[in-house]
Amino acid sequence: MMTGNERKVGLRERTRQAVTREITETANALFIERGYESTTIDDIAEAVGMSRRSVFRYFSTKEDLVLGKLAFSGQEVVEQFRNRPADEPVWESLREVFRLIAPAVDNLDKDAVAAPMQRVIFSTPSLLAAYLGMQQGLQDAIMNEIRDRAARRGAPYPKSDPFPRAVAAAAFGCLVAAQQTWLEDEYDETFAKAIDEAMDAVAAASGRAG
Amino acid sequence: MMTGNERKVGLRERTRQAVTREITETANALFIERGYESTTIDDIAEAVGMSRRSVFRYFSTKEDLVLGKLAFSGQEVVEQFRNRPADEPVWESLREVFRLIAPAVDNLDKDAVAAPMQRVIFSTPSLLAAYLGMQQGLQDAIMNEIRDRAARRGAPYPKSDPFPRAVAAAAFGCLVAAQQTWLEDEYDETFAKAIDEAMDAVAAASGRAG
DNA sequence: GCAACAAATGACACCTGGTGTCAATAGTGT
DNA sequence: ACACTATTGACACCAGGTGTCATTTGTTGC
Repeated sequence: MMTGNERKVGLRERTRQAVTREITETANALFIERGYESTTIDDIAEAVGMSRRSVFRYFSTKEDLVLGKLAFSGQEVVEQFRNRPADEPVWESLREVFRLIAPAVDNLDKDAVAAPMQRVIFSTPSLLAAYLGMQQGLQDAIMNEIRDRAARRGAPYPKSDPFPRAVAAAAFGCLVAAQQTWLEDEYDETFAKAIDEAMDAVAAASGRAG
Repeated sequence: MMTGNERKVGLRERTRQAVTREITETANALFIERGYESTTIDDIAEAVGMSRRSVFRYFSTKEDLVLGKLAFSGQEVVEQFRNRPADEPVWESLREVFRLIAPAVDNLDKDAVAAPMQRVIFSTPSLLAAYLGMQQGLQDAIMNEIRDRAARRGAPYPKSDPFPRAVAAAAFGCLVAAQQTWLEDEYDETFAKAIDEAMDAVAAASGRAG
């Protein structure tokens, strides 16, 4: 309420954010220009005019410089999923959640940084691995949500039922596949469309199975 | 034909293989005992009685000590897939291929090393990430096979069609999910069963979608 | 069996990502 | 203005890898 309170965001925090931004921007520019692996932290530190140690104070790992500021956050996805009606089929819930984050991706194709950075990720094995590792963590969170939701409806999955894990894994597989497709030069639809196509593809392909 | 020819596998190669085995065994024992990250290459080198440099001559990265000798090889999976009839639905082909590699996994639960090593992989973030990265490479190979197969049948996918990638991603997602399920203490079915359950789960979940 | 060649090894120096420590400095609340 | 605390640079250190070189040890032709 107190309007005088807003000035509490002191100089300290503001400079911190400013520096954080400057580092990511400088780093991303270098990554795009010379590649991730051939850009050292020293290069970045020098380019931004600070010590190596200080760069590590803002970003605890080199990967964070890339993966820390992705278009959508994991928390967001989990929360959106939790807000879905409990009686909605899981596959549809996931589709809707992915659709909600899609605009964040679509709105960055004009951005000269984010799309190229995605390319950097997918073309750098160690980064791709780290990215997939993150996804796996998210998947796990979603799996737990799927379990919770079923339990809340009074029909919990047995501990040894692979259903929640498998569905989450397949859906996130679609997400990544859609992302890669969307990045191809030939593809000129929206990211949301790519997700739909990917998830429909899986439905169609697995459909004949009993 | 010439029986005298077999001795061509000289001492050199034999010792090389012997040393390779000894290193992996020693390393894996240490990984299982003290964890992957808290075991250094120096520890391994010392335990096996050689220099750090020489360990790196047998395994170019620490990860290779774990991921180099997985139960099934990528090549194998791709070839098995290629041998499937071209008119078989892709999802079924993948299921069959996975079933073929399943026994290799099932036969190792008696092995005191391989199953614990899988646990090490799934509980060490950096290793899991590397593993997923490998999977992604395999997925890409399979995607190409899917494309080839369709092209051979005279109905190639457009370059921008996410179908092959999405289906491959979902199937491998099931594979990993099955693997994780199979590793749980509560699960006491075969790995093949876990794969079936996972793939059926996805079919069921995505079924309602248009 | 011996000389000539190639592979394997250890020792050493070096690069890169990442962490702990410490003294100096600069922002903050009173 | 003053005590308090966060931020910084400098430095030392660890672990994963790589390049190099001299030495040893299998291999091969004679």
